[in-house]
Amino acid sequence: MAEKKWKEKKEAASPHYFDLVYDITCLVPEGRVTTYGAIADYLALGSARMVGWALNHCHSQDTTIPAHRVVNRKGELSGRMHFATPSLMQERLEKEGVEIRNDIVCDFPTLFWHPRELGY
DNA sequence: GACCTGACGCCCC
DNA sequence: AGGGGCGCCAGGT
Repeated sequence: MAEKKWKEKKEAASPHYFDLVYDITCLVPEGRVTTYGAIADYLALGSARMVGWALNHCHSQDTTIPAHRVVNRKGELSGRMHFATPSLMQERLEKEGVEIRNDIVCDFPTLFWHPRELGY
């Protein structure tokens, strides 16, 4: 359904994958977080790995991307070492009111945001 | 042009 | 329940 819709869209447009990831990432509300898997699931392009790959390169496109709101499925800040400083990701999240404990987002299930909430 | 790697995630043992 | 393996797709070497 929606996945198909996205698939068509991506095949029609299919810029660079990270542009799509960039879109979703920018839509994540402040104080909320999403996961690589959720983004991959919403885009229906296949794998969460690619989302990570995309975010790895997105900073060269636009450093304003709130990539700090994207964590792995456990709520862990797995990508923090790829920021300017390893602590930057955590600092930004805390600034938005997200509590971090041991590089894990506290109460992650509650703060988790799925792109599906946009209503397609 | 083939092979390896990657900010992950699920299935299988 | 925990650990290991495979799949995913694109880019770089």
